[in-house]
Amino acid sequence: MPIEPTDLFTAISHPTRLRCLLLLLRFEELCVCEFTGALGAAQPHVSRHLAQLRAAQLVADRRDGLWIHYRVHPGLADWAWVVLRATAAETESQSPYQEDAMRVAAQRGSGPHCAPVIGGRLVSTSSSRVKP
Amino acid sequence: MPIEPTDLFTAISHPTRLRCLLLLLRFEELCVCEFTGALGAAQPHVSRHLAQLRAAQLVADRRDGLWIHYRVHPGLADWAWVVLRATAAETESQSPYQEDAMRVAAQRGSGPHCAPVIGGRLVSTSSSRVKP
DNA sequence: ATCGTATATACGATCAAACAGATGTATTGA
DNA sequence: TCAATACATCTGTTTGATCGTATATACGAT
Repeated sequence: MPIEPTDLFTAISHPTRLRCLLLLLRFEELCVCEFTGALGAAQPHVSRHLAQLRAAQLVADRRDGLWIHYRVHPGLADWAWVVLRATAAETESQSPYQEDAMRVAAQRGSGPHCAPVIGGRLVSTSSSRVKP
Repeated sequence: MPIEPTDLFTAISHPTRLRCLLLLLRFEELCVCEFTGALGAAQPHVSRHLAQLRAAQLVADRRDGLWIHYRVHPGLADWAWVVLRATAAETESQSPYQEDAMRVAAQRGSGPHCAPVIGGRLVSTSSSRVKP
């Protein structure tokens, strides 16, 4: 069943949800800790809003070990893509959207974003490699 | 000052406001009585939501005698037009949007939409002409 | 001035969204 | 098994949106 226009607009009418979705347009796939870092928000806050995006079928999630990666739902209707792309183009140089993207890039530049630290040492996993 | 993305999406996340705005994309200009007829809603209900669209700078109004005509705000940002046009294209054959437009067309086809009736007789005004 | 009409707004009640914080669940390495 | 980590969800509370109804305002005709 295709998404209702009012449901899409309700979903992206909240700053947290819009920022998350626009980040996904730029970065393809993100895990929750990257959202929290980029937005500077508490983990339950981000998780709750991601759950709403998931319920609205706007994003899909994939578990990979400890992490859960989110991406734009592959079955998203074309017109919804048009709406999101137009919004992304408008906001890419605006605050806070631009800074959100820069924080994600910065996190990724400095090693594995949210690698688990066990006993004070970084641990390698299937998806998160530690620099030698 | 340009419209904030979340403000646009909040505005069109409500069914009444979205239906009104999509009607304005089709019909250029409409007065309040045409909205109430098309949506089958009470006048204060429509008026309240039109006031919100006005406050968000999404529509502009023009008084003409007893009537107030609404249209899409001429200064609306380009990206917002893209969003609205994509939504209009998606919904033009869907319910209830299609029926809304048909009801407006039907009203217009059958004489002056909301001409004042005084003493049981139609009264002509500057903008509303009575058929001879 | 007064009436009738179109539209706007104020009032009061209700309902849903959002929040912070605490707790629960799944996964992995030891 | 246990401990640590990432994430989800629950709980209680508060805020804000929406509603129906009543009333106010603006305008034109009498």
